[in-house]
This record gives sequence, C-alpha cells and structure tokens, in this order.
Amino acid sequence: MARAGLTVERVTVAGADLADEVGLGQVTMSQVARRLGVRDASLYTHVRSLKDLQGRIALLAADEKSIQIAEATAGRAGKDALVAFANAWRAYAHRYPGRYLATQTPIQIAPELAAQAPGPRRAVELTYGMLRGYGLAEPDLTDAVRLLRSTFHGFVALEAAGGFAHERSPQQSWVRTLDALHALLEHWPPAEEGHSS
Amino acid sequence: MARAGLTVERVTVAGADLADEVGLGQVTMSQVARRLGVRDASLYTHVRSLKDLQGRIALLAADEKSIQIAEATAGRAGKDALVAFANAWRAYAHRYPGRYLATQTPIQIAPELAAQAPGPRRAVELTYGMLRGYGLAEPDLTDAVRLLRSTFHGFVALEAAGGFAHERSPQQSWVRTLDALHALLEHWPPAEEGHSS
DNA sequence: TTGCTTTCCTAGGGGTACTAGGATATTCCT
DNA sequence: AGGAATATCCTAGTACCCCTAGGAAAGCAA
Repeated sequence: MARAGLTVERVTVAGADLADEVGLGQVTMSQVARRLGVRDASLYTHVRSLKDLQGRIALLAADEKSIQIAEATAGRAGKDALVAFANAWRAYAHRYPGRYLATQTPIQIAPELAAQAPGPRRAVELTYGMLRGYGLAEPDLTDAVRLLRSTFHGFVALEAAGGFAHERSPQQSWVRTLDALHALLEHWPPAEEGHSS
Repeated sequence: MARAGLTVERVTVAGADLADEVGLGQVTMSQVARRLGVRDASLYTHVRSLKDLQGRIALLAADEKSIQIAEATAGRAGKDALVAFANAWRAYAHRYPGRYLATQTPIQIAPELAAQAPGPRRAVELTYGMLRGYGLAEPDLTDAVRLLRSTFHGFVALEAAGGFAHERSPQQSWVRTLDALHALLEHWPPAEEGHSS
C-alpha cells in the first residue's frame, strides 16, 4: 500500500477546490479527506484543525487574488489601472466563490501563519501603487485605499448574496461604479477643518 | 412541569443574541435550546432546521437595521441624511456583529419566508429615498444606490475582518469616506457614450 | 369532565471534529 | 545493503452536532 503523498499545500488546495465547488460551508475534514482518498484522521498530520485549514484556504486565496491583480495592472496607470485592478478583483471572486468567501471570515488566523503569507499585505500595497497616479497624499491616500477596497469587496459580496435583485444588470452598475470612483479620485475633496473626530 | 412557552420569534431572538455574544458560527440548535432551557429536539416544533433559523436571524437583522436607519434619517436631507444613514448602518454592524454577519450569508432563504419580511427591500428603498436630494435620474440612481450600499457594507465587513491594520483609525477613514461619497453624489459623472457593455 | 391539539420529551441514527496509539512506508546512516 | 529512525496513514474511540420518530403531558374546548 503506497502512501497518498499529502502535504499541507495539497490539503489546502483540495479544501479550496471543494469550497469553490460545493460551498465553503461544506468544507469539512471528512469531505476533504474523502476527496484525497484518505481517512479524516490522516489530515491532522498536515493541518492542525479545521479552523487552521480554513485560515490556510483564506491565505491561499489572498495570495492568488493579489497575483491576479498584479498581473492585470502591470504596466497600466490611471483609469486603466483602476479598471484592471477592479475587474481582476471581481473576476477572482466570481471564478473562485468559495476561496473568496474564505477571505471574508472574521480573522482568527494563527499569527505565525499569517506572517509568512504575503497575500493580504501585498493586495493593500497594490492598491496604494494603483492610486499613485492620482496624486493623493497621506492621510487621504490611506482613506482612498480603504474606500476602494470597501467598495470592491462590498460590491462582489452583495452580488454573491443576491443583493442586486433590480432589473439593471450588476455589470452595468459595476462599469458606472468604476467611472464614478475614477471621477472621485480625480477630484478628491479636501478635508474639512474644525472637526477632528 | 410548565411549558417553556416558545415561539418562532423567541427562538429566533435567542439565536440572534447568541450570534452577537459568541459568534454566528456558535449558533447551533443545541446551544439555542440550552439557552432556552429546553431540549434541542423541541426547537423543531418552531423552526424547520438550522438553515431555517439562520435565515430567520438574517431577516430579523435586516428588519432591525432598516428600522434603525429609518429612525436615524427621518427628517434629514442631503449630506445630513447620508451621514445619518451610513452611521446607523455601521453602528448596527458594530453593536450586533452576529446579527449583521447573518445578513451576509449567500442567499438560501426560503422564498415564502423572505416574501413576508420587509427588511431587505425596505433598506434598499431607504437608500433611494436618501438619495432623492441629489437629483439623480435612472439608471444613475440605481447605480449610485448600489455603490453606496457596496461601500457601506464593504467597509464594515473589512473592519470586522481586521482588514484595516494601518495606524490610521477606521473612524477617521470612515468620516472622510462619507465626505468623498457626498462629493461624488454631487458631481456624479455623466455616462460615457459608445460602449454599452 | 372528557376529548383534542400542541408542546415538549426520550430514544436513536448518522455525520462531524479530534485524540491516542499502532502499523507501515520511506529515508537516512553506516 | 541492512537496520534504525522518522514520518505518514491507519483503526478505534469520545464527544458533539442535526434531525426524525413516537410518546407523555400541558393547555384548551365542548
């Protein structure tokens, strides 16, 4: 009887694929083990717990997403970069719904695991880089980064949750949303004085 | 032995409270039953399944949230209304994290249940109403509604997921985000011609 | 009071996460 | 190559979970 040849990576990918195919909630130790032709107890050699596996799936997705965005925005600037960035984000969420959903889970990832995964930080850095052309200075830059990330994430999350029941297609709203964000970034309002809260 | 006097509503509220206190993932039939001083099998008289209960918690939260927003925006217009609307949204997510998270779950609510719950639709209608003062016409109006809802939801979702690790406080970014959205709504870009996709 | 309805119970099947400890494949060292 | 060491995968078992079936008893109606 040969061994199955499992690794942390293979287990994580199996879990991620399962999440995309049948939903994140169906990603159980038993199901992942079954898919790998192995007993569930065998997975604990490679993964500490189900929570640990979920965290690894989330970090895998963050890495993959940041890579997709980096490739899409390479060599672009201004609105070109903004549109490429946003479309890559949304495309990833559409193509890998289970993986993407895993990134949404309120954070409870082991710190030492998160430390060596560049995905989340890289994605934020890419957002800063993409905004370079708009000439914003801190702290407006950070606020703009957060606004963009919020809008991108919120849009695909509402889309996935069925929040856009209106007859107008989400795609049309998405295109116009990017138009609007571009216009906003080019005319970022100055900070009002007098209120520091 | 007196009866416990359960109803669908009491079970739903118990589940919602549990979600806020210990996390949505800890909302199990067993835990809810324990909290109500009852065996888990007894809950099935009032609720069809755990999925059903989760759906009811989500609809309860949507109702509550829309009520909070309606109260906060009553009698306000323009930026006042925008800020009140957004702050009520975010405050609800902060105060009732489990309930709010329940509203995010990709939709699988029984249609006949969703039909009689006004929450989700009401929230969208409130958003349209809040935008009345900005003078947008369809289809820009729908696009703006979707943009706003995406940004509000995305912001609190990223906030809850620990996505704002930077030193700048989320509160500051939130205030500036509202400034930016207000400016955007007052100068909504016209549709570009020539591309219908 | 007597029956009827509803609520809550006990009992139990099947699934899941996870641990302990044993067997076996693979590797490393001499 | 052979034997020791290591890592992988297994069986066995506990505890918790969802959910169903069927029975007891509380509340209600006549």
